[in-house]
Formats: sequence, structure tokens, C-alpha cells
Amino acid sequence: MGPMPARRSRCPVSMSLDLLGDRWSLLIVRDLMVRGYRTFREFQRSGEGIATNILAERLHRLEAGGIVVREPTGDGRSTHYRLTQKGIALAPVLLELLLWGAHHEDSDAPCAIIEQMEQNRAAVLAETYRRWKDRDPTPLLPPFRSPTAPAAAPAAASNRRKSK
Amino acid sequence: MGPMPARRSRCPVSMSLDLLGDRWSLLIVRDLMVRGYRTFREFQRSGEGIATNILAERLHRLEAGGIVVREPTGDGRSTHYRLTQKGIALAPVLLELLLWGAHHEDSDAPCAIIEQMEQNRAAVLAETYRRWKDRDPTPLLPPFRSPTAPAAAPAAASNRRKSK
DNA sequence: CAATTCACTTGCATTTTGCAACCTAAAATC
DNA sequence: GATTTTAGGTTGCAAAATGCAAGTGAATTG
Repeated sequence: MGPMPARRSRCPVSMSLDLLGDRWSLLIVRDLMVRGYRTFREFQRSGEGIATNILAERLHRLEAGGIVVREPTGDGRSTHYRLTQKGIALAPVLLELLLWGAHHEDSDAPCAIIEQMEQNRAAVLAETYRRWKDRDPTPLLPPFRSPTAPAAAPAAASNRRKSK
Repeated sequence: MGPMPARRSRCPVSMSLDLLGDRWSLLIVRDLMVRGYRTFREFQRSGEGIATNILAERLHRLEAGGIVVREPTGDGRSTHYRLTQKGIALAPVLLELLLWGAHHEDSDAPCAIIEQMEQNRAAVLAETYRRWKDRDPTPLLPPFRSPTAPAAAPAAASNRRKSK
């Protein structure tokens, strides 16, 4: 069932890529981490267009790799996925990947937000980690659509007061 | 010739993964960055066992993506590959991926070195960047073989004096 | 000028991916 | 309480990517 091919080397980067080196795995982790996604459906509708068989297989792989856990909900039909400690520890990797992409590829990310995240790495990571611990599902980042972002003021570190 | 499939979304992480989301690309970038690799042969003998056709195709893709450049050497038969500014800017991504792998996967990396890199991220990155600018090919990291590493004392930030 | 080195290409079998359709079980709705 | 909807997947199949071994052609060494 698992198509994971083979382990080539025991260096850390190589081992990380054995588990995460494909077009989808880190995207799923990011959706769990910074958007509030929990369910199969949400990943599917993520806008990236992952096929359902690949999504199912990746979720199994990430689970087998200790990056996500499956949590049954009270509601009998829906399952929630959640990052483990090992999974949330990928936050710095994803943050750097996001910043690199925003600077060097022509993305839709608003410059102001990127600038702020870059200036406040530690605070962004702390907030990410807090949301994970608190199971706070509000998106840390909006899906980067309109440049005049209407949604909740995101990310930035300095304006932290109690929610609600 | 280029099998690059399709662009799914314009978010920065997704775009980064369109270019780098496979098992080999980031490994090649790492070999250029922290080991002193320059030539096709060196990548081939890297110990990871990449097939030559895949290596050739990935080098073309990375070149097309502006991450590496091909520099002909005086010697007519050998080509050197070198990271561009955009390529060396992946250093933070690779550092975080290395640290994550070292902590969460069971790798061969010596704990002491990992600890030191983690404590001195900025210095490790500065040294990486300096080596790139100076075209200094001495490996920043040894290939992590024996735990009693015999090779040159690597990485650490504090012991920086003029080379030679 | 023969052998070797280097940087690839080519052919071909195997694996992985993408796509659409289908399935099962549990809510919701009527 | 039968039907429809929702959630979370499987299954089948064609297309693409990958791994492997072998081959190519130019430059260089002996």
C-alpha cells in the first residue's frame, strides 16, 4: 500500500526528503499549520487540486511517519487530522520556504505581510506553536487572494492581545 | 524535454514546491552549498545514488529555475555548476530541514554539531554565504560518516579566524 | 593514436501520478 | 423510515516520472 521507495542515505536532509520530498506532503502540513484545515474535504478543496487517492495516500504516509495523527470526532462520520509535535516542528522549514518563495518566485503574497514575517520570525513561530497547542483553528494566514486583504488582520507579532 | 507538470497555485509555498518538491532537487542544492560539489561526477558519486538521467534533468530544471548556473571551466571537458543568489538564498530552508531531520529522524549526524548549528543559526548562514561569495569549496559539513569525525573541524561559529 | 574521463543521452521496464468513477457508512432531510 | 447528502475514502486505467544499464561524443592523458 505504501509506495515509499527506498532510503538512500542517513544524512538528515536526505532522510527528511524521503518523507517530505514530493509536491504534496509539505503543502498538507502547511494547510494543517497555518490555514485551519482539519478534514479530508478541506484539503481536497484547498485549491491546489490534489487527487483524492494521492491525498489519502499522503495522509497515511504522514501518519506512518509520525507527522500527523487521526482523531475521530464525536460526529461519527468526520475524522480530524492534527499535527504531532514532530509535525509542528516543521514550522521553521515552512516559514523559510514561504519567505524564499515570496522573494524569489512571483507569488501572490502581499509584500507587507512577508516583510513583517521576515522581521518577526520568532514571533510568527511562537504564534504558530501557540495555536497548535490551543487547537486554535483560526487561519494564521489567509489564502493570499486579493491584494487588499479583507480578512482578519493576520500574523504580525506586535499586536498580540487576548483574542475576543 | 522538461517534464515539469503544471502550476497549481500562486501561493509562495506551492510555487517553491513546484520547483523543489521532489526527492533530488534540494539534495543537489545542498551538495552545492555545504559540501564542495561542483561537477556532474561529484553529484553522481554523492552516495545518494541519483541516476544520471535524472541528475541531468534536475540540473537543467534548476538552471531554468534560476537556482544554478553552468560555468564552463578552462578545461574544455568539465563544467562547473554554481548556485545563483536565488539558490544560495535557500540556505535557511536547508538549515531548518537539516535541523528538523537531525532531531526527528534517526540520522547519523553527530549531536554536538547539530546542537552548535542550532545555537548559531545566523553564524552558520553567514559562513555559508561567505563561502559562496568567495567561491570557497571547502566543505562546511563533512558527509556525516563516523561519529568520531576525523575531517576538518567544521561549521561552528565562534572559532572564526582568517582562513590560512 | 589508443585509452580514459567527463558529461551527458537513449531505451526500456517499473513506479508513481492524475483523473474519473465508484463505494460504504453515517447524518440530514422529508 | 426511505431518500438524499456528506464524509472519507477505493478502484481502474492511462499518462508521466523514475531507475537502471548501456551507449555517445568530445577533450585529455599516456
